[in-house]
Amino acid sequence: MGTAERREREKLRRRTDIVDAAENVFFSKGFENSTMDDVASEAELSKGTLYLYFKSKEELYLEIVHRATKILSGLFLEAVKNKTTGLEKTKAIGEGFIKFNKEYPNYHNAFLYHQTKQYDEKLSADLESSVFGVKRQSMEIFVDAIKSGIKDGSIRETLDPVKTAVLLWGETTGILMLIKFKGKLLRQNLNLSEEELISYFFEFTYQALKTN
Amino acid sequence: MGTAERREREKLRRRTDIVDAAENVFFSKGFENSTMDDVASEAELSKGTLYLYFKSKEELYLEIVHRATKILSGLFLEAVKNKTTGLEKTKAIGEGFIKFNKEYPNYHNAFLYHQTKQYDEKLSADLESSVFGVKRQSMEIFVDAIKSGIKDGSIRETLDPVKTAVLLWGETTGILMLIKFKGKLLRQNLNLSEEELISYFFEFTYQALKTN
DNA sequence: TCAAATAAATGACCGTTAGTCATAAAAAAG
DNA sequence: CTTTTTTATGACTAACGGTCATTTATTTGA
Repeated sequence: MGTAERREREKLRRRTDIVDAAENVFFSKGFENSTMDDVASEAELSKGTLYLYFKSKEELYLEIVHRATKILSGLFLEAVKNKTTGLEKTKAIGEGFIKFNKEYPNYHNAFLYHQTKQYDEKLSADLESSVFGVKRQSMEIFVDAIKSGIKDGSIRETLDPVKTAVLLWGETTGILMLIKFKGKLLRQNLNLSEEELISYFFEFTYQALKTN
Repeated sequence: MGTAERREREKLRRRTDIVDAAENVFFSKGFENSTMDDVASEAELSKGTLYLYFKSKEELYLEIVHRATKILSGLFLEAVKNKTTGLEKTKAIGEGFIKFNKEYPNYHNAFLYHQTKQYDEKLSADLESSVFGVKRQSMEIFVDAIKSGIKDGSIRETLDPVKTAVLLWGETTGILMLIKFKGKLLRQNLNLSEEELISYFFEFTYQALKTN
C-alpha cells in the first residue's frame, strides 16, 4: 500500500512549511533576533517539533541559503541566454548578481551572511555540500561564459577562466558587502552612491576583461 | 595634587588591560564562543567590573577592531614610503593588505568580521566613528596614491581616485574573505591555492590600473 | 590619625534563548 | 479493538549577557 510514500510526502511537506515559517520570521526580524519559539509559533507547531526536522537553528538557516543559491543559479542561467559574445555573457552574469541583490534582497542578505560563516565540519556537512553543489553550478556557468569569451575573441586570451570567475565572484561579493554594510558611510562621507559604485565597478572590470 | 591625574591613568591602564584580556580570549576561542566570564577571569576581575569600563561585549570587540584599524593604517603608511610612482604606491598598499592578513591574522579576522556588522546607531556611535576615522586615514593614503599615479602618468587618467580607492578596498576585502571562508573549498574543488588567487588578483588589477 | 565621603569592585541574581526529553496524542498495523 | 510505531508537545535545563544592591578600597578634610 502507498502509506509509506504518502507519509514521506507529508514529512517533506512539513519540512518545507517549517522553512517557509523560518523565512518569514528571519526575514522580518533578522536571524539573530529571531527565536526558535518565534519560528515554532509562525509554523503553528511546538518548538520541540522543529528539532525533529532540523538539527539546529543554523541548519534551518542553511536551508534558506540553499534556496537563495538556487535562485541565484537560475538568474545566472537566464542572464546568459540570448547573449552572443562571451564578454556580454560575463557582464550579464554580473548584472544577475545585481538583480539578485535588488529583487531578492532578503535572500541575498542570507547568502552574504552565509559567505562569512564557516560551519561545523561534521554537523551539517551534507547540507553545506549540497549548497556548495548549487554554487558550483553557478560557478560553472560563469566559467563557461569566460571560456566562450576567450574563444570568440571578446575577452583577453591571457586570462584564466577558472581563476577569473573566482576572482570576479569574490570581487562582486566584496563590493556588494561594502555597499550593504557601509553604504551609508560611503554616501555620507564620500558622497558616493550605491549605483555609482556599482556602475563604476562594472566599467572598471569590463575594461580589464575585454580585448583591446 | 596629582591624584586625579594618576587615577585617570590607572583607569586607562585598567581599560587597556581588559582589552588585552579580551583579545587573548577572543583570539583563542573566537568571539562568539567567548563569554564575558572568560574575559573577566583572564583579566582577573569580576564580570561586573568589565561593565564599569565597557558598555557591552560588542563594545569590547569594537575596541579590538580599533586596534586592528590602526595597525592597518600604519602598514599603509609604511608601504607607501620609498615608492616612486603612484602605481607602485597603489600596489604596495594592496601588499600592505596582504601583509596585514599574513602577519596579523587575528586582527585581520576581527577587522573582516567587523566589516560584516552594522552596529547599533546610538550605542557605540563614538567608538564606531573613531574607528571610521582611522579607516578614513587609510582611505586617504589610498586615494592620495591613486591621485599621484594619475599625475605622474602611471595610472590611467580616466579613473576617479576616490571611486577607485573604494572599489579596490571592497574588491580586496572580498577576495580575502573568499579565501578566509571558502579557501579550503577552492583548494579542494578547483585546485586553486590562496597564493595563486592573490597574485592573479594583483596582476588583473594592475593591468586595469596602469596606462597602456 | 581617623571618620566621613567617594570611587571601584564584586558576585548573586535576572531574563532570555537554544536545545532536550519524558510524556502524550495520533496514526498504522495486525 | 489492541498493540506498536510515529509524531508532537511543552516544561525544563544549561549557558550567557547584562544588572544592581552590597562590600571593599581609596581619598578627603579636620
